[in-house]
Amino acid sequence: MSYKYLILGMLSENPMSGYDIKKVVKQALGGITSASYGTLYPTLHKLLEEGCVSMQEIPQRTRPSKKVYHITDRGREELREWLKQPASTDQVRREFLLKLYLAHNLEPKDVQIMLAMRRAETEQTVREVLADKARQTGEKSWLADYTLAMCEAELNWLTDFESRYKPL
Amino acid sequence: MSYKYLILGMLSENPMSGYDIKKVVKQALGGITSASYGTLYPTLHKLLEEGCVSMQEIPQRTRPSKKVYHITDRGREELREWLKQPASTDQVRREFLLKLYLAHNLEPKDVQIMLAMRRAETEQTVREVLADKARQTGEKSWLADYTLAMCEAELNWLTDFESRYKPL
DNA sequence: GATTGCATGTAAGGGGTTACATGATTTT
DNA sequence: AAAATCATGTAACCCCTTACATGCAATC
Repeated sequence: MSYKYLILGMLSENPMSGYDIKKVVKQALGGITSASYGTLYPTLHKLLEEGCVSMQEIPQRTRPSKKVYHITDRGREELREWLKQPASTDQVRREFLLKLYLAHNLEPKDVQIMLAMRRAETEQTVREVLADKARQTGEKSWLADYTLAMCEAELNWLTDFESRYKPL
Repeated sequence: MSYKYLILGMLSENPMSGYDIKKVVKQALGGITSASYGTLYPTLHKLLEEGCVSMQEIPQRTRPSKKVYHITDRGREELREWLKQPASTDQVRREFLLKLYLAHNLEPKDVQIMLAMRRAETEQTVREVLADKARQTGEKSWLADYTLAMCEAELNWLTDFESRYKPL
């Protein structure tokens, strides 16, 4: 995904510390990506060297200094260039589908369990996303809508699959 | 994804060489996973050590010996145990969604291009999957159906998104 | 004559996570 | 009294891809 641009993207909205970036990413983009400190901090250091961000250290009595990063003109330019490039193809790993593909090694009972669990998980996701959406009151719900569309499509597919599988 | 089980899974259907596994995976599971030689061969060696597979070397005049791997009882047992465990959560990275989220850094024109490209790619996928499905004459089309369901859901979502975006 | 297919493998590197280290403050 | 929040960072590791090395045969 190139975390470089994820970080620049976050900083294009607001100056933030590494700690902040993680929170914001989780809250706003939790469904599509994540950012761990092990990647975040080293990448910020690299961006500083490259001149894509500037840093302002704010001392605090009780805690480590807060380092607030600002995107620079250079960083904005690089971000824009990247955004214009065609997006790389989706990388999707659904272990569930692999297991279903190999289901002939299991007893029918276990396959039923697998399908039921998948359904329950997907329904759970729908509930969570709906709750999130309600909390955000309107604006920028398109990401939530995307997830919901995928979940609904999968639930329909599951129904279809089950009706074909049961008779076997 | 743990390639160990992908390989065991493939061998649970037929004895195969590493070379064969790659082909079969690409053909049957191309949409959900892949297997590169750099992972395949070392993993096969490890599985052999662990006693999960056995190997039969078949000399050939013109080429390197073909090494045909068979799954053992031990391997079958481990595969079954793994299959019974709950599938790990989907890992999905859609760079497209991240770029769309950061689209406020682009001119509207470039956003339109992004959306149009995504639509074209998704439609292309639909065409390819339909062609594949036609070739396979019936059986085991559920995986293709899954992909198609996701693509259709996305195309609908795209239409929705575009109609909301255009007025802005 | 160049590309594709068959068939094995290794080495280097990329990209990331997890767990750890530190430590006060606020909430439960 | 325990856990979560704030806040930085490093080190070890995992998993995987890419590119390379080898080399003949068949196809275009």
